Amino acid sequence: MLAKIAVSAAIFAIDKPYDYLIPESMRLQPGQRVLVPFGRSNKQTEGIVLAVEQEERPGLKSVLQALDPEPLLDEKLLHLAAFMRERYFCTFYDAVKAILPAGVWFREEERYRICQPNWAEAICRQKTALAVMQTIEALGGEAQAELLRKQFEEEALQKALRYLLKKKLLHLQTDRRRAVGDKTERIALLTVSAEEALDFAARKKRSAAMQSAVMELMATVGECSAKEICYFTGASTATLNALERAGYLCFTQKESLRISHAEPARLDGPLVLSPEQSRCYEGLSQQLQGEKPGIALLYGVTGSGKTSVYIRLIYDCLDSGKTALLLVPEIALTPQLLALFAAHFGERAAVLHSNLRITERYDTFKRIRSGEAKVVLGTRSAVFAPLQDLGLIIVDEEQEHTYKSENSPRYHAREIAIYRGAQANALVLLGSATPCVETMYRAKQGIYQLYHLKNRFNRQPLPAVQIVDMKEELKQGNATAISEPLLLALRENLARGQQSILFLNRRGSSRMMVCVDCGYVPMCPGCSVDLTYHHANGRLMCHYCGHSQPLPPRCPQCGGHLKPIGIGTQKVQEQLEQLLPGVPVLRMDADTVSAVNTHEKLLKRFREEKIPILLGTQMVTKGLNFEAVTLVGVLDGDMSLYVGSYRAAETTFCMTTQVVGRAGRGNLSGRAIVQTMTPQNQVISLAAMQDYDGFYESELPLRRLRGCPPFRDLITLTFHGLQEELVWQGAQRFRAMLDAQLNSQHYAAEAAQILGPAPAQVARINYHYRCRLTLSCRNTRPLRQLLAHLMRLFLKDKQNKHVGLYADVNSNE
DNA sequence: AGCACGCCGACT
DNA sequence: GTCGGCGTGCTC
Repeated sequence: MLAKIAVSAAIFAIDKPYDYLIPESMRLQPGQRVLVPFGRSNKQTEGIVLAVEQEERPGLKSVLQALDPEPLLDEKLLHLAAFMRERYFCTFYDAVKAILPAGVWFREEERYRICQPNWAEAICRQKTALAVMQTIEALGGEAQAELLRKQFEEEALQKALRYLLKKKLLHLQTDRRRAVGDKTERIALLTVSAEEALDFAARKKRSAAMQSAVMELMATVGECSAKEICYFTGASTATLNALERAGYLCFTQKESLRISHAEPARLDGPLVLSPEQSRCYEGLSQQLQGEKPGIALLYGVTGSGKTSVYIRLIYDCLDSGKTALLLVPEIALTPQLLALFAAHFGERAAVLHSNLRITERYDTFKRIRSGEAKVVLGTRSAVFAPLQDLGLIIVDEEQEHTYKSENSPRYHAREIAIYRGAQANALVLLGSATPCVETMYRAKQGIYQLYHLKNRFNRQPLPAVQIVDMKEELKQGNATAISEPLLLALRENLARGQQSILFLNRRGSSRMMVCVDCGYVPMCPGCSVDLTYHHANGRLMCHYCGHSQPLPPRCPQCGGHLKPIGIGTQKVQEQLEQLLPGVPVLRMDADTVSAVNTHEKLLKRFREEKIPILLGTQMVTKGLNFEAVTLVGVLDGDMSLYVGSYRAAETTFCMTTQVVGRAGRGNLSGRAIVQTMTPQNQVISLAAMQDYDGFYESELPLRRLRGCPPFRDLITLTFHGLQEELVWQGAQRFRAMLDAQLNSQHYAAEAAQILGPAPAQVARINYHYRCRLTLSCRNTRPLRQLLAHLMRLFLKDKQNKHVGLYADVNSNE
């Protein structure tokens, strides 16, 4: 018997299934993790069994040990891992790691033991080695590697340890333990009949009151956790042990799961759908019950009540005995959905997102795998939730960029959802007010079923939007971030006692500094980006590599004054105080949102204390449903237009539409004001008019022209390394190889076009130079195979030794 | 000779 | 990535 195994130590260049002999006494199933010897030194390496075959073959190494008592991944998830490997240019194990929660990983614990008593004479001229040995001896001849690491400098320690191991003075032993242990609970079982137990309780009522009470309880429940018995009867563990010894009770261990619960929302009556919602729901429901449910797009303007449709569909799905998965872009932004979810599905629901502690994530994973949880709500990685019998996968706000993973494997949760949907014959429902162009294209092509919600649930018209030209404002002498029309509108809202939201298109509160005298801008020493000033700690920081330095008091070049460029939320707040004295403003950005002052708490304050103005960054754009908000102001509507991605226009359109949609969700109609430096820009005016169709019609031809999705896929190959020269040479060599292949007739169907090499969006990160080849092509299997093949060749070629390479499909950058 | 260091190449 | 093997060249 042999096992095909994906090995964790295998890098991309050598990744493939490796064959190992299964020892006679070992039972292995696909999906189980194992320990195998790998490489010349037979280093113990973790692997996962892909398949087990009857075949006998001599000369194979043997599996050392099974690490899991039963498979962690079923056949479907193993296939998904294979799909990801092929699709996202990663190793099998990278994919497996993405699928499994962090909690299942084993932590290695290295221990060094002195194995020669007269070691002192064997060491010559190695100061560190000597010191290491002395340290270990002082610890009783054995020491954890972690302890040594604290006491010695890493490089010198590694060298000394290598030397000492080679000299056979030290012995290395690696133990593996679960990083997160299973928390088990002692469960008591009655070993006698209930009558006998009651009889015992009656007899001992006087002589052993506690034992009597325990047996009385056990007679009624039969099985109970030790903790609960003690809680209800006041007995101690000693009492229970005595009963065990007497043969009346026995104990087993049972896993207890650690999961924090969301506060369920109060539901006022059954879910009522509008006629339009019902129409969409009926159609989707029918599709859900069908033979091949396929993929659907629920396209509904903001406030049209997509969530109600989701919930009804999930009920349908559960009723037919299947499970459901609902993905959202960001859990912190959807407290209302979370509460609603808990109210509707309670015990059957599980929530999965990256803010959970790993123990919780691991427990939730197990709860889902065991079939206890049948509905899962979560962010990107929840798309891997090990639900059996999937009937429905919903991807809400499917255009959001958070669904795309930024590191290997660089998957898109929407793609994974579609793959899993096809695998399980489940309905995949993409929902959005502003679908991404690819999705809408496929819906219009009839590849996805299109369902349209045209009206807002409350029948309010969409907000009236006014565009304000900030260049004009500046000419008129208004240098603040608040234009005259916006100020007027804010005043009107204040007078009416209604709330307003102001949105600054900026990440966090960070800003760049500039010298007002010479124009010098502090840059990161390791990356080709400007440093941003963080008010919270008064330092200049790089958000690519984490470099941080105190803000110099003067310009290091000319000694002039450093001032912030542009405007941050804090500055806007100051200006608002000047313009509207005494008006409370709630600021929400990276500085004011913290572990204590959570997003949720701030929003609660905004709602309950009726603070007139909420001022914030991107965080304020999503999912909020405030009845009293009737004015939304976008302070810098064009900021996101200037990111160099094929999706820049789409992102700007979606964001603006979303913010504007925050106004007038209740019984009052809303309005919005979008301030921009480029009022003639079509994307902004279309967003202002909430004209998705207009945007789609104008964007599609551009996409066709540029060879972007949906017509072609963009595969970016990023080359990186410390030596700029080598990185560029590598990219050029790769391009030459690729050119040679693509020019052959064989790849005519892919119509591939290569661009570059060009510097990456951020040309240097952490002292590593980065450049890019961009491939506009049809992303077919032969093409992916060609690319993977060339990448392997490239990474094995010693000419490219100091150059790293990875590929990304339709990257956000 | 004894050892460090760098390079090569294989990994079932 | 990681290790052993091997060549080179330095030092005792």
